[in-house]
Amino acid sequence: MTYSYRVSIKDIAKTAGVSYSTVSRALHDSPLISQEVREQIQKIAESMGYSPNALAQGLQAKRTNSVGLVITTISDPFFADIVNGVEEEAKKAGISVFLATTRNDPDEEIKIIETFSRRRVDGVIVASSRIDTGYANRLEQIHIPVIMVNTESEEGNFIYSASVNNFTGACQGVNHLIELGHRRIGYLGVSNRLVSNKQRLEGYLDTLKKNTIDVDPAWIIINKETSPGELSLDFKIGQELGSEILKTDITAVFCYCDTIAAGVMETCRRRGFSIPQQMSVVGFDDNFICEILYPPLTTIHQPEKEIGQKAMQMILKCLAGDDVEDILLDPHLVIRESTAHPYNRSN
Amino acid sequence: MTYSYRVSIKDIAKTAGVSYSTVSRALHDSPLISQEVREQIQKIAESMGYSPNALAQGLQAKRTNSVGLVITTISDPFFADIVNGVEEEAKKAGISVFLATTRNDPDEEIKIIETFSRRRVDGVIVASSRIDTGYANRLEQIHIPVIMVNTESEEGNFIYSASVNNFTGACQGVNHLIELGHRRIGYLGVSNRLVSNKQRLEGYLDTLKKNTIDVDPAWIIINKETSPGELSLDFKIGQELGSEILKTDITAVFCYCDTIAAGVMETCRRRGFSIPQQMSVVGFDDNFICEILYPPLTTIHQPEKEIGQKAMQMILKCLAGDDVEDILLDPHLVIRESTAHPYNRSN
DNA sequence: TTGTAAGCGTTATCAA
DNA sequence: TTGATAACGCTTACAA
Repeated sequence: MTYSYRVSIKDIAKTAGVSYSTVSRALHDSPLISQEVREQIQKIAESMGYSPNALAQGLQAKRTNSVGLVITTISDPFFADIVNGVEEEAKKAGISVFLATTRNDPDEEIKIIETFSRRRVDGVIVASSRIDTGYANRLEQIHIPVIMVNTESEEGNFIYSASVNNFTGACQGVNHLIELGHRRIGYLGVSNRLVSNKQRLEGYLDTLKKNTIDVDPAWIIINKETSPGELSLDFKIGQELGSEILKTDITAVFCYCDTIAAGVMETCRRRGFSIPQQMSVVGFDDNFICEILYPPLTTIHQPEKEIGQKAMQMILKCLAGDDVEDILLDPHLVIRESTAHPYNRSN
Repeated sequence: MTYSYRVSIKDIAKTAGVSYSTVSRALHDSPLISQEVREQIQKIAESMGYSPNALAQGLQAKRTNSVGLVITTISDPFFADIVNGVEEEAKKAGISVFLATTRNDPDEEIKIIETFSRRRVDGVIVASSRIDTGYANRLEQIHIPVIMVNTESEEGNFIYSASVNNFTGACQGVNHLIELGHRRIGYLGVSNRLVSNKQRLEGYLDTLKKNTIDVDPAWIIINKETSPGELSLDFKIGQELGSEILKTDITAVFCYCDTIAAGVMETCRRRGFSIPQQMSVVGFDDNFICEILYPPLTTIHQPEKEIGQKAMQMILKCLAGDDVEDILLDPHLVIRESTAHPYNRSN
């Protein structure tokens, strides 16, 4: 049968010859209604192609069963995994997710959160947030759970956070290189992920120090600042940093992330440097590209999908009124083939 | 200042000592209101932290300024680019996007679209849809624009479609190999993307035929069927198909997508087959992994982001009441270093 | 220029 | 067991 634009509960009531509160009850399997009438109405609703209006429901229930998810860019596999985890958990709980990207621009981030707020999402998950304390306070006024995943803001106690321990991750990576016998180890970082870069750099420095290795400042190379909102490609950054690092005397390099490492490897190859024989390379993230690269990349595994899931679960808990605690997950080393003893020709 | 849960237009009206329609008008810069009062009210709204309720607005306007985006999985860079394009255009137009993934399961797909329908999204974009005509009719009843991007359903005229020409893409890839001098060329396909795989296979077959090359059935390998909803990793599929193809006498292979190609290359490397010297490899998509691979992958470029943008623009046009036409974009060949003359040792 | 009131589609609280 | 009715927060005729 054909039906008019959008069938409402009133339309059903008219057809069924009952009041619309009766219809509402029937549709909700309310016990205050006769079996017979209920089935009747449900059948009619079905045949009329009724689809409840979630806006109206949300308006009245003050609950939308939706969350907002804010990421920097979808192109980075790192975020893709977070989205995956969030979406999976959301689906289980019958929650829809709004996705928006900031391109690493704090102003964009704020705008997006405002939009989510207007839409009355039940919670917000922000990955790699760069917003400052000033705005954080404003966030708090919204009175919905906000989970910061791997926050990139230096300031403030945020509402809740779920992160990976960047420091220990870097320690593991550098330790691995030291255990292999390397002494001259470089660090390749990025300037536009302030906090995580800093934490990884600290892990690097700390590990070298503990092993009584004096760091040559030339070993540490951070790409130059880009204007806010501009998101240069990590692969390209890696290529550029790679050619810088080849000017030094290092035998191994710890990279901020896998994609940077990929760029470094590409440059090494072009320059005739073989990996791992002449240069050991360690990444961070454990994206799917690690296995595609040649040689497969030794890296620090971040449980990104898990973090996404956990973040979503935290929101659910908040909504249920349960207590939630911040999460700091530990990454772990995954050894592949891009690392070896220094100048080891047998590999 | 602290304020109660959520400030409504009524609260502002009370504070301002006017009726709430006046507030509404002031907030919308209505001309039927005095400059003075307007500024007054806007100031008050601001200070009270007013954030309009998009649910209420949507309910009354019958327009939510939101769209639903359905993809198979976020982990495939192919979809990531589509999401990118959609999101970019949506943002420009002040539209929020709901994202949901199907994991290639048609039942999931239907559920998701039902959910979007309840939320009264203004439009839906579905990538790689597998739903059949039966459901397509139901979709039509919803009376909102639905754009199918690279549909994977064999049946039916859908509402609107935006696709890439898989056939000509494959022709270009295979032609390139033939021009390089290859005669024994393989095809590596997938079973769970029925339509696009079929179209690419047809392009492959057609091109060989036009060049009077008799195809040995052993050259064509499609991975075995997986259960619906199960999404095996293309890289792994590529690795497996790769070892099959090495049993044949081909000198070049055209792969369904870049990730498959990456798997093939990995297998070749393990088996001591050098690329492109002993085996030329062509991919499809032109993901960012093409440049990361060694050697960089020759492939067919799909304008995925553009398709996402176009799909979103089509929805906007529909909503504006303008005519829209289906789109079939042409892919193009991108030559990198994974292809060469057969057994060419000088490269 | 402003206020009143109806309506968007639900759910929930009353009475009946 | 059912039916009015109010309320959710907003926009917009229609009156004043």
